[in-house]
Amino acid sequence: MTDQETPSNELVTSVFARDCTSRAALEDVSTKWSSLALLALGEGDFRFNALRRKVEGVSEKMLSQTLQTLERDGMVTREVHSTIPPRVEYSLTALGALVAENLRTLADLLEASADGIGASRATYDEARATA
Amino acid sequence: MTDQETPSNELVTSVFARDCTSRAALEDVSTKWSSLALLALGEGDFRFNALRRKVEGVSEKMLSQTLQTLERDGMVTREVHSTIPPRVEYSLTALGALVAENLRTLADLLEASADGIGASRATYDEARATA
DNA sequence: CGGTATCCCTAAGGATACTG
DNA sequence: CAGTATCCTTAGGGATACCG
Repeated sequence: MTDQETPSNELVTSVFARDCTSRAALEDVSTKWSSLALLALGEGDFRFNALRRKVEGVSEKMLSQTLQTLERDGMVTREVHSTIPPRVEYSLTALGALVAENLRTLADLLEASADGIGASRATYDEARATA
Repeated sequence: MTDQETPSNELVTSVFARDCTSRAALEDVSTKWSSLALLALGEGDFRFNALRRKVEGVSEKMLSQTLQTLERDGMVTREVHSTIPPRVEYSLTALGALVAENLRTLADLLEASADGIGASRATYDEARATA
């Protein structure tokens, strides 16, 4: 193997690069359900079904899958209490908290801009309809 | 001041709500390609094919589709110069710039955490393989 | 309760070809 | 150059059923 392609320069870690860890992580984080899961956990710890109720519309399957991915990336911690009935708590790691904080800012911005976005969409759609 | 925070029912614009504009906008923004497109445009204006080269791996179809969605949401401006050959410049609106700034912070965080994330994944995968 | 496993269908998305 | 149109394959994701 030639080590020509990957120099010890780790700074080449650009999200624009196809096989980059950060790009993969960005995709994991910016999935339909993962962003909402992180946002929810940013407000506190949650048990599985509580989280499911919080994130409206998510199926068991997708929530489970999403949480596994986030746990794998080291953003979410899964804590199992072997009681009856079972109790599983999900919380954010330090990294997860930072990401969640960022997403919160983004969500706030979008919530505040909701009216403007709606207006923009209406204008755009009307311009296309009036062909 | 005297008034409390968000007493109005209008402010129930939560991203967690199923049919919320902000949730839809969050999904539009956090798509695989849209985040990268916004990130790229955060570095300056781009023509279609230049943008396509910048965002590695995106197809013509997806880039076109992504840009249309972002334009519709009022985050991207499309400027057509009717010359030969055609010249189309894409740039960010004020809102788009704010979103892009936020995504930049997130991307920086993930790029800086890439090693840790990789390590976390390795640990997670090994724990599952070692049954 | 907190999942996993399965089925199944839709929509995301890549490749290619063609147009202004 | 800057797309749109078409085709076709994959994977996202919902519903249901069942296990620890």
